[in-house]
Amino acid sequence: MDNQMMFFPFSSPTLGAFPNHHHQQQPQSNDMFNFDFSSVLLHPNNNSSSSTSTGLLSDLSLGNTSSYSNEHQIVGGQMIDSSVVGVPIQSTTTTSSIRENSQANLDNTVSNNEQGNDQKKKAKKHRFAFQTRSQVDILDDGYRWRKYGQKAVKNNQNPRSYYRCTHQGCNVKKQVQRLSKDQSIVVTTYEGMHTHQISKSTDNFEQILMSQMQMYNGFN
DNA sequence: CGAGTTTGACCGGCGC
DNA sequence: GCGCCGGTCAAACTCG
Repeated sequence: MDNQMMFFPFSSPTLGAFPNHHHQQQPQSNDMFNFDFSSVLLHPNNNSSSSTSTGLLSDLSLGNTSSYSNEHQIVGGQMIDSSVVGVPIQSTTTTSSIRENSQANLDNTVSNNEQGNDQKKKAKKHRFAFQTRSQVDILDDGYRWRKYGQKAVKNNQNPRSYYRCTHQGCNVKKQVQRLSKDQSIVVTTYEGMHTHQISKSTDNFEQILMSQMQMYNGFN
């Protein structure tokens, strides 16, 4: 069966839909897996206005999905790696779209046998996907990326863009694509782990997501 | 001039 | 084997 799809264990996987919490409960900092990403709402890099967005959970206007004019909203995240244990997120339409894409091209690894072979050593890499509501495709996560490709993918009129981290020796990649169903949602998929610090300071949540993922995988 | 983007070509995996 | 598809390469191009 599809063994490859694991999910990042967000506590409240509200893909596509937002919780209507009137109470923004601060998550316990010690329990990163109870971190409620769906409640994160940060500004893009042009915000400046206030330095609030450095905070994980800046208590901005939550629950109003229609007014995301100039903001990013994280609407879901998944770990795409069979080596990672997680809890499956109840599927929604947006979730399945990620699943399909990931199945198509992520799980080219060996199906069941532990890749003892060196012939097809397609190293299993950490992959992590999340969705954001945003008007801009490229999010400022503090890393420097160089675009190396763009492809039209099936069943989606929006092209998929391929980026590589420009830091020497770091081969982290990411893919960015908008959902065909909901043009306002951007799906960002990371592959690999950064081997360096961020290149510049940023307020953006992508950095937060990455650090969460790194902690989850025991990276520092 | 260097760094990043664009874009068609190329490649490998997969299903038929 | 062939065609489709996703991912990558690399030359040409753009931009600061």
